[in-house]
Amino acid sequence: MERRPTSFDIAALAGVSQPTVSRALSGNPSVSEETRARVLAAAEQLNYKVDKNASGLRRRSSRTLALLFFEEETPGGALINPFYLSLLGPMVRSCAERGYDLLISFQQLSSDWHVDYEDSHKADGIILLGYGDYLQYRPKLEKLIERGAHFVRWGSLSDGALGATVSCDNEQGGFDATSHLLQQGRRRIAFVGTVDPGYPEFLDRWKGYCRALRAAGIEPDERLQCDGDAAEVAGATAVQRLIARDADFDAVFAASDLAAIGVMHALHALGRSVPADVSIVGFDNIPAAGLSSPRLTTVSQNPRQASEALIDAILTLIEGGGAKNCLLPARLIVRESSIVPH
Amino acid sequence: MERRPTSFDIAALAGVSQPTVSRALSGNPSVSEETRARVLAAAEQLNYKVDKNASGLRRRSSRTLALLFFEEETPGGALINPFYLSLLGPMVRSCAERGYDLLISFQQLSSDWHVDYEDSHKADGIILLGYGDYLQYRPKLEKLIERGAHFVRWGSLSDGALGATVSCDNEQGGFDATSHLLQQGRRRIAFVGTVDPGYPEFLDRWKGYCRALRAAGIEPDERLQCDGDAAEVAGATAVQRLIARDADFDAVFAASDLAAIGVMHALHALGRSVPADVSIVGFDNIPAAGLSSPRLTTVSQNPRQASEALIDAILTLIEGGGAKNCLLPARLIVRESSIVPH
DNA sequence: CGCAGCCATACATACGTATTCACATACGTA
DNA sequence: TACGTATGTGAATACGTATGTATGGCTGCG
Repeated sequence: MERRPTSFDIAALAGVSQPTVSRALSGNPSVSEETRARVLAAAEQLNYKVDKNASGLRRRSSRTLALLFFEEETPGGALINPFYLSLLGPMVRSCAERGYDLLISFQQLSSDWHVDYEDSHKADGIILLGYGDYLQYRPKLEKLIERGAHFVRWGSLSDGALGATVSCDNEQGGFDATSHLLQQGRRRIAFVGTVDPGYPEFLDRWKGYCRALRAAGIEPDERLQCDGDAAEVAGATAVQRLIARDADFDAVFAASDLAAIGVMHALHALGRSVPADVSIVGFDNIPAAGLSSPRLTTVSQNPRQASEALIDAILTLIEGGGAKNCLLPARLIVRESSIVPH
Repeated sequence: MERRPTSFDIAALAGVSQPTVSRALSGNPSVSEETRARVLAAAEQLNYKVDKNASGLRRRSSRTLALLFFEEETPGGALINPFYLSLLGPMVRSCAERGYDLLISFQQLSSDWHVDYEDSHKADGIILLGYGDYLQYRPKLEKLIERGAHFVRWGSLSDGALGATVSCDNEQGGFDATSHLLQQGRRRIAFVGTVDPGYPEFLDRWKGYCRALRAAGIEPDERLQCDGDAAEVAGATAVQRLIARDADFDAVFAASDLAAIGVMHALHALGRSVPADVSIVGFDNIPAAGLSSPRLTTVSQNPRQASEALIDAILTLIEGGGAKNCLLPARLIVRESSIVPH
């Protein structure tokens, strides 16, 4: 039950002063190699670890980043967006490589988090992963900026891009997905996903869809456009609506994998075969996409790349560098659900 | 760019001394209500937030918990176990409710993390979520205990239960899953999953499987037992092996959902129908289980309950209470993959 | 030989809070 | 009036580190 050792204990054991211990451990070049070795040995021997609180207090930084998920009000506590979840692993690793710790937190859109983390020196910067209506949380971003907080967010660049933003090229992804379906000979391609400006990422995917169609000489047909969110039921609803409209579709580009899987289930129940009768492409490459049958063709936002970009951006910001936005490529992953059999 | 306010600034504004500010904000009863109100108003006005570093340094605690995933060595950085991922949301919420922050970290089994978090006062306690061979990380737990670290782990209780352990009743889950298959009239039930003692949770599920069979007067058949890990390919491999052995099975209890989904794919490729020809039950209730077709019957470990139990346990430990183990119930979720059509 | 210049280390201090102790005031009792 | 007690606040200090400044020993050059 003895007290944890401090830098003074190490100093005494190594026969130097406390400041020298601090310098030796932090790699300060003004300490000789021979002394440094002695200090390191002493630290090792006593199981010494720098006290992060004291260190942070002195340096006025915590070498910690806060990862903040925020979401619309939900009663039971909703699931985290699968893409954000896939960001988690790479993010933790990126942080660790750079000597930062990662704090994670959830916030309701309505709550008053603002810059608490930074104000309390609990974190040096914030990474925001928000879902839900962008228009609703936009005011929060404005407040962050006003208070001079260091933050980076994942989101769309085409919505005014408040604060440093890292984004995936959703428009290109939508274009590639649709082009792929066209290459498969499909002509009546439905779009499932909202075009609500509160969800600019979906809107971008839709724009890419339209561009691809027009590039092939096809004018987007309103009857093939089905509003819906990113849930599985949105897919089922969309199929019902398409059938009710007698829309005559031979492919579906769903702006989310969950919706795409919902579409597949609904078509299966109706006895229409995927991909023989209808080709499907999703978006996000969630784990379930690789496990569905048929396996889902989808557009992948590379989680490792995304994590790196977010961490790079926030660290640049913390070090006083300018905030530059970043647009990452989306990649089409062709699996079974879209391939028309000969 | 002005400096952040300190408790001295608040003190000056409220016309009291710094210690009074500290007392007022921490709810110390020795400060009068009238003074407290003045202090709170001043703090509000200046956007004051207690500096966590200074506070932590003084109190020698951080009001932070570390969530530590550790895993076998993998080259690219493997995915996090889906069940652990589902724990994340509820865990963050539980922490927040109790006024704690949550730090997350990954560690390779080989790395030397020990009690770094606690030694450096970065966290007051550690929650360990480990996967991979238990025998490999057991020595790490011993070292933690030896160093007097506060930690709780998720794992099996039937393996010696080193340290405070929260667990799901895997044996009962295996029993329920198998009983359900027996109720469906199945008699030749295969088991997919390892019985390696390094994976005691799988072993427990297998024991439950055996108990259910024997309760129905059936002696477990070795030819129906297929070793394999929790990956999707393990399911495919198992099916191949069963066929090669001519094992004549009409149901599969897979000790993980991923393996169960692998089994379904393999059977589908062989033209055998699920659930008409073969009934399937998985374990874990990962998101993809509810999305497969047919939707997978599985055994669920309640993530919210598990999170609460883990947080309760670690906080009890931190407050000096004794460490008691905790066994949570598993619940069978009946979906489509197991139901024999009439 | 003396002085400028450099290197390695020590001294002193500040970071912002929480807590121990002392103190002043007000009140009730003898 | 004198005294004990309860109550609310202030003064002083410690937590463990990082860093600006000072110091001592050394080399090299005139």
